Amino acid sequence: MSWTRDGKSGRRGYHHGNLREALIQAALDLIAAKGPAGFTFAEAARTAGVSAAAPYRHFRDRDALLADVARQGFERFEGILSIAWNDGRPDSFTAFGNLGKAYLAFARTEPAYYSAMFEVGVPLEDHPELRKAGDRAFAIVRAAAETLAETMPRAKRPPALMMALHIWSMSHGIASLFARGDEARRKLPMTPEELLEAEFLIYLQGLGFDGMAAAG
Amino acid sequence: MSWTRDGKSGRRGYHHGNLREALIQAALDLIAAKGPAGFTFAEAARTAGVSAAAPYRHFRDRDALLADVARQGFERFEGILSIAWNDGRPDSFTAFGNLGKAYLAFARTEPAYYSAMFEVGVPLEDHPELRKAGDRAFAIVRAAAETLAETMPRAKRPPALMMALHIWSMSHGIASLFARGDEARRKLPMTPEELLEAEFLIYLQGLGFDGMAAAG
DNA sequence: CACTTGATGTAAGAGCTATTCACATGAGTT
DNA sequence: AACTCATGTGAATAGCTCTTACATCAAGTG
Repeated sequence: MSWTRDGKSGRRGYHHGNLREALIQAALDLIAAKGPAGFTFAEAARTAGVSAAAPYRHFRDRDALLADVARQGFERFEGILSIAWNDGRPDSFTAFGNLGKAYLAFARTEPAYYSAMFEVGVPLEDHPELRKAGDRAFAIVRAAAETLAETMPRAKRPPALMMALHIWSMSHGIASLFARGDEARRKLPMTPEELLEAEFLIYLQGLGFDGMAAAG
Repeated sequence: MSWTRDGKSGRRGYHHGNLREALIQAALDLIAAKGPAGFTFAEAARTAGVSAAAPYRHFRDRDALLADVARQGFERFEGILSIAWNDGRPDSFTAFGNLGKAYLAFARTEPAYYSAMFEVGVPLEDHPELRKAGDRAFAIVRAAAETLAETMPRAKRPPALMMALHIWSMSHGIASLFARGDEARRKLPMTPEELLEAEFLIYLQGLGFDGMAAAG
């Protein structure tokens, strides 16, 4: 990949050519390497091979770059959640579990995106596209919860929005406490994945789903 | 309150008298007012009325102050969790629910402590007392889970540690997504408290607890 | 082709911050 | 009174964010 330079050595001239993308990539690398707090605008510029002032041609300020990284993260997140849900196949109960696994897998394999999305406190009100991207990702979970809820007889059917919020917060809780990067903040008797799967099963059982029978 | 100065105006002389505590208080105020990223060592010093170099007599660096704030936070947290659990009274099922409410109440009423404890990424390995304080708080939840588990017949009894981890991560998930400070990151059809209580009930039901009958 | 224009880069600087060092102060102890 | 140690000061270094004035280049236009 070469967003920063052409095949040869050095800059392709005075202009970079693809600085915006290069800065986003640099931000991801830096966050991955040194944590969300270790990222600086200046170092991203240095990584991309431009002066410290150049990034301001592409992002209003440091937060705007982070917000864009987070937005991109939510878009990818939406994508992997959507694939995991797979329109409720093979059955909505199983697919629901896959959703949780995908959530955790994302936090684990893309810690830089996950940090930008949930940890770096970018104010949502200042970046409406960010909120929208987050809402679209959540919508996948919500649609899944609706489908699953409809497999229940109407009388016992739980509110789908509530289910979605529960699933999201369970996953987020486990991801942020136990599955950040590669260093476990606390020693566990089981993997975060097993922990989350068990939590899902217990929760769904509490709602009256009994696994195999709920296929649909 | 006057950790910083004596009753009158100005400093009580060349020496501050209680700078360490004043800095911790300043950190809490600043985090509460401007978010965890808005806190600076220099401004804490200014708030306390000393030069920017003075804090280094009490804390190795900026992180050490934050770690101390977080440690104090975990100690208070342990206290309120312990009070909420109240040795399992009036019955372990009810007391367990109170634990969750107390968790959320802490995140809500002490956002500065909560930020320092969970959001500001102070590396745990560099601050063993911090980890210990966190472990002690978690131990309350774990003991509660053990007591509650013992109300079940041995055959159906769930692993208490797993229960404790589930409860902790549920609470943390809801707290960090929906109950930060006074600004809700997402509009909800119910309060975070209600959301968490419902999640607890569903989860415990999934484990086979049926509320009233589980008193003990 | 020469000339303008707009996007994108640079250099320099103001105003922050973290951190360190040599030095000042003063409270408590002999 | 003299000593000493904990605690605070001032000044210096280095790095970061963000702004401003200016430089460069690509693309279009007469």
